[in-house]
Amino acid sequence: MGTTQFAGKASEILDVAEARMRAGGFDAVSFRDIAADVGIKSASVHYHFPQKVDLGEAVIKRYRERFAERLGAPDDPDESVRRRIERLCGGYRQSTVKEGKVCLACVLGGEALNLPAPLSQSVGSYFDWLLEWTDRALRTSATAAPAIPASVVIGSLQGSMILAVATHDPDVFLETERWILASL
Amino acid sequence: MGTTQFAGKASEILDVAEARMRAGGFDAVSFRDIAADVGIKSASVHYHFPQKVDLGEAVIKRYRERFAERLGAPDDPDESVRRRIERLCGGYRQSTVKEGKVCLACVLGGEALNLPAPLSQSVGSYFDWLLEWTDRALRTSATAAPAIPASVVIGSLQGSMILAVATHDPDVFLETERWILASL
DNA sequence: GTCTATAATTTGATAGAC
DNA sequence: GTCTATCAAATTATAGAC
Repeated sequence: MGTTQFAGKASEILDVAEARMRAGGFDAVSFRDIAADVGIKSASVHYHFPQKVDLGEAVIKRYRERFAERLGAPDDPDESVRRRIERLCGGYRQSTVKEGKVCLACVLGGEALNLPAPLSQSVGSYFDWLLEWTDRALRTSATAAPAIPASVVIGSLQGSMILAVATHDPDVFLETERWILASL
Repeated sequence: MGTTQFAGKASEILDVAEARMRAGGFDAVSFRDIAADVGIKSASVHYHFPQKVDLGEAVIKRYRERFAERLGAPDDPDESVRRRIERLCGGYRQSTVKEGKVCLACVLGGEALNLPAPLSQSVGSYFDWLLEWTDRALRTSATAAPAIPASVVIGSLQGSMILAVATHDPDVFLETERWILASL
């Protein structure tokens, strides 16, 4: 099973922190708001995550683990490229269409230059990993070059999420998703 | 010439406000920081832009006007589709490669759900306009369907900017740009 | 237009009781 | 683990002198 590093209240804290971060970025979450959402006091949030950077790192780490679990192996020879990319798109589709929010990496990536150094680095290495996964997922063999570069697949998904959420038009994302799958 | 609504100190204020917003979003700019950059006091910034929302709206409005001026007409029959899209890409390339920052709409779009209502609406209508421009720019005739949807072109450019800045790797953007131009 | 001074609020964070 | 109480700093914003 997935790495369950946090349970109980700590897990609830991460839930509401992630939700607020996805809506407005790192600066948009405050210890008091989180505490109110969870039903405790801000000092109790500090007990679980002493510094705000600790909270941010935990949110990113859990997000990455969950996404990695969802994506699975990028190089199973018994699976089609299409099937892999459908799984990738599915995660973003849920974010955008069902939850009406962009993904975590999207927001944090946009403000990466202004994040505390450890968070900025976590976001960067997450993207490195995601691009690597996608590059492998797009290949039918270890040598064949992908029909579309990984940067275009991930970039268009991320960018379309922003467009869809900001314009309140999920179709902008769905059109991109259809187009990616049709181009494989 | 372009609508020059602000000059002198007001213009300088918009310059530093825009630069800080692009690095960290709307919450990342403070009246004191802006004042320090410009060389005045925070109360003087309030003289030019009474509320922070006023400042935000002015930044977005000027950004949109400048970008519109750069893009020009999307339907000049004497111009090739490629030429138009090269102009579009050029703006983002300068942001990403030369300035090392994502574009303004990119950051504000990501945190749109948490912005003051007028700003959220400005960002949304900017994207509507940009998608419309791109859709027209991609067509050789009024009836012909574009080879790539506008949402994919804008989405992949925006998303690649985030990836490139967050991973400190401009090539991620440049690869997307090359691919877009090759797919026209 | 710019300044000093200051109000009102929010924020991250800590000390110490229970 | 959670609480009360509190602090220091930062933030938006205003009043009024120059």
